[in-house]
Amino acid sequence: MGRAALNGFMGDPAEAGAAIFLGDCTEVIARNIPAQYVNMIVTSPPYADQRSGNYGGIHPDRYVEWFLPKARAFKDCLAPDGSFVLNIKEKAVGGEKHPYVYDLVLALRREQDWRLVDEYCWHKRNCYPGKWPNRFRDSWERLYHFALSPKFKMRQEEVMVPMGDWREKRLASLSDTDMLRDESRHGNGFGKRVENWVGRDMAYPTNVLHMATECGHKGHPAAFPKALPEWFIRLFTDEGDTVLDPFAGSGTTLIAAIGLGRKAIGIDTQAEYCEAMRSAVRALS
Amino acid sequence: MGRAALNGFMGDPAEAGAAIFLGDCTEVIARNIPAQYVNMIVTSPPYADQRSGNYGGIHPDRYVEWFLPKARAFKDCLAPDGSFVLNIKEKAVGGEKHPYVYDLVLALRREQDWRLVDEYCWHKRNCYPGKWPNRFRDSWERLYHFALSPKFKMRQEEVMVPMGDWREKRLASLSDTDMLRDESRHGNGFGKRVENWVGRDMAYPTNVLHMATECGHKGHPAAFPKALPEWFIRLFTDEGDTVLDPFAGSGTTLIAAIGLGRKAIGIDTQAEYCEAMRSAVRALS
DNA sequence: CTGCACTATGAATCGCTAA
DNA sequence: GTTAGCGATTCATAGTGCA
Repeated sequence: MGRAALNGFMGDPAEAGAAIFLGDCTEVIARNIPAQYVNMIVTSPPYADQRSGNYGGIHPDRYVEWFLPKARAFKDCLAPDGSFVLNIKEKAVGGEKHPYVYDLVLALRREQDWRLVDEYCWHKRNCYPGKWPNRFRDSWERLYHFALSPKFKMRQEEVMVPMGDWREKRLASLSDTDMLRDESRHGNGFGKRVENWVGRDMAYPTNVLHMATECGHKGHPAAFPKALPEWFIRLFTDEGDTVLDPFAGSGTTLIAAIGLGRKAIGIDTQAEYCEAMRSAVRALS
Repeated sequence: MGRAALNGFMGDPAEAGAAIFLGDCTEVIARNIPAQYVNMIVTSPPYADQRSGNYGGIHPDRYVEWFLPKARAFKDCLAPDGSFVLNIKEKAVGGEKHPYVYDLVLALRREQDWRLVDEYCWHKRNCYPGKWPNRFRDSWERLYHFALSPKFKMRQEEVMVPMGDWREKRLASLSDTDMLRDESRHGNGFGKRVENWVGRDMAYPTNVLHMATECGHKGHPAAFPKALPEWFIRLFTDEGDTVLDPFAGSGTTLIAAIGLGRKAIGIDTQAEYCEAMRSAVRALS
């Protein structure tokens, strides 16, 4: 392979390009994953004080100190042009949104030099029902895109979306002015040039993602929908690259990665989840 | 009135319940607005380093120190059960999203005891075009809801929306332009007035708002769509209450407030904008 | 008053070049 | 070195005018 091998990778051929480790991700990464081995990290860590039945729950006030050593390990095993996508959302405590997510992001920037490239908004079309006197249902989550350098791998063409219907009417009959670059009232060089869009039916997406949550999950309590890691994996990796989910849970990220022809590494502290992941991955082949 | 009067309020009867002040909001509030006089503050301040042609531009690194004294004044003039809605979004600097918004929110919490109740997501359906190697178009902005106490005024029924499938069916039978005209006549895409939908199934909204920015703005560089302040004014005030916009700009908030039977106070540092607001408010009566 | 065509523009960002 | 200016790139919507 010409580079350091992953300890224990491909231990089970039936696992079709997936390695699954039981344990705390900080230690597993230190022991088993060579430096700069991973092309991308996508994960949805346990949120503060949530899922206490499964993970014991991290108190919001301690979340940052709990997370930082793990992020340090992520940095060690991530390739220089790799990306780290973090799905997280704060919860309400005492009628307020707790600021631990903000504290975490600022700490990652200032203490570990992660570059905060963008904050994607995942709009959950079918969010959890409920009613409270002081707030509405929380219908969106954050997906932070961190990188280690200004130039990271990004394949924008892989996630293009159909253009709006406006173009059909508009481009069917191009007016004279549409054929010219319109520089009017923009000193900044921006001018519409509708002509550019002839023959084009796809547009680049925005940083707002509309996806429904998957209901009826058995086993793991709070997985994101498979389409979510899929989208970022296509955007930030090539085929054959390696994707890591250090809080793999039910294994959604691994399934998505393998389905897209990437290699996958999953880590979880719970033996049941590791077992479930193994079964799910095996079922793919 | 049984409470302190606003200095200079109603100076011009033609202004129909609106007071417009020229100056820095910190000073205007101290001089002209009694303590706890205002029921709600909705505003979209100049973003860091933007609009240098109009407002001089505040450097991102200095934004927090620029904003905090103003927020202190807001606190002084806001009623104990009032709300403060802040529309803001960070910008990209050197390939990263600058963290000044996070710094500001944390400072408001920790230095001034503002309660961060929720962060609404405004999804801008028609965001600015553009293509860059490292990011997609930014299609959402933040709307922070701050309060001074756990029990604030909130009228959730006023912003209920018709439930999905019925609304789509009805609008599908109208032509596209019909629908557009219908929506714009009623001012927003949310709900129009609840009375119009009696007998229909209504649902509470979520904290994600889908609204297009208004095109064809002249004069002021960055007004949010009128439907945005309208929505929050209906949610957090009653008729006859007083709404303050300390960075009033083109006066969108005032127009929205007056149209909903609220009193309005606008402050801006630019004489032109104050004049434009006066004209716009006069045109309402 | 409706339907259709056409126009204008909105809180943008990166990278290069010149000073 | 550092900064300021300008070109290039890009969609979706509201508004206006006209038949």
